[in-house]
Amino acid sequence: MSGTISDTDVSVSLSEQIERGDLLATNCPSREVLKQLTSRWGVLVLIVLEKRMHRFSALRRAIGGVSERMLAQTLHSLEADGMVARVAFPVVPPHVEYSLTPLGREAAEKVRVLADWIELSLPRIGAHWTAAATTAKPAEQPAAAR
Amino acid sequence: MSGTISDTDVSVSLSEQIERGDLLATNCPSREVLKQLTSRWGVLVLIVLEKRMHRFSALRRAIGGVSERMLAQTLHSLEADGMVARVAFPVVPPHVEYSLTPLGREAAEKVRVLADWIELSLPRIGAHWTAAATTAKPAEQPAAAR
DNA sequence: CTTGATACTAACATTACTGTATGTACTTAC
DNA sequence: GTAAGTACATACAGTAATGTTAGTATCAAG
Repeated sequence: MSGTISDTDVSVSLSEQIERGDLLATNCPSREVLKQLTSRWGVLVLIVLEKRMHRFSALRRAIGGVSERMLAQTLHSLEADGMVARVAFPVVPPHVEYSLTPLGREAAEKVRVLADWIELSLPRIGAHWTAAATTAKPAEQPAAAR
Repeated sequence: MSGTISDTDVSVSLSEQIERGDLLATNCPSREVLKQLTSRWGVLVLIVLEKRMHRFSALRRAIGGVSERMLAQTLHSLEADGMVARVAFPVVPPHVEYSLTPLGREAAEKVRVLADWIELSLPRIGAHWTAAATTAKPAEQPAAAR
């Protein structure tokens, strides 16, 4: 965990690297953001929420295979990053609505482009698997000839 | 146990979902691809290799914080997916060149757009951290009482 | 009155991921 | 002869991610 950014508010020379956000730098906060946006469920949440607002359970049903815990945790992270807005109505059976913030919508757009490309290119990508593995999981391949 | 594919969408057959690649389906191979492309080091490798071909050590130096093991593993996965091309010269000190395949170049482009956006938007995103939490994560919101 | 739905949280177990250390086989440089 | 560089593989260990189960409170439907 790198919490160096807010500990000392007096940003000095170190912030040069940090301000512009350099993913190639070891301890840049952008790595954290990237990790959350590209996390297993983060991507899917962004994509689903981009279409329209969803309630917790609806979101869970829309995304195949998420556990409640993971969904809640993912939503929390995205909320903390300002990507997701959470609105809870104080009604008797809990009613909470999740939607994207403007920031989140920008992120979702980028993420969806990648996801769309993957879905579209899956046949081409899968062609490489059949050479080595038949199922669905790319396995280790013998090293190239020496 | 939940998460069977059938409760995701009844109007589309299983094979149809898989063929076209449905990320929202639980057991779709596209999930695997997404995981590798958006893995911690996968993203960075794609971005660096998009610029030009790199040798193993050069790649390692370009990406801050990768261990040899992780880099090798990441390259292997990307190679198995047909994103990265590996060319080894049978010379005395090992000489191996890694570059992107056409497929990999397409993927790298999408990934870089996301990465660029993050780097650019980092200040805006970071603003949310300082507001709620001093460290990085906890977003305790007194959402709705009762 | 029991079940199910809602939106979670906490504790615990398990799995996946990532890093460290070490070794290989050979060469160049000191 | 010792050290360093190249491009990895393997074994082991630690950390992080994820899943499972249980539980909260309330109300509607059966």
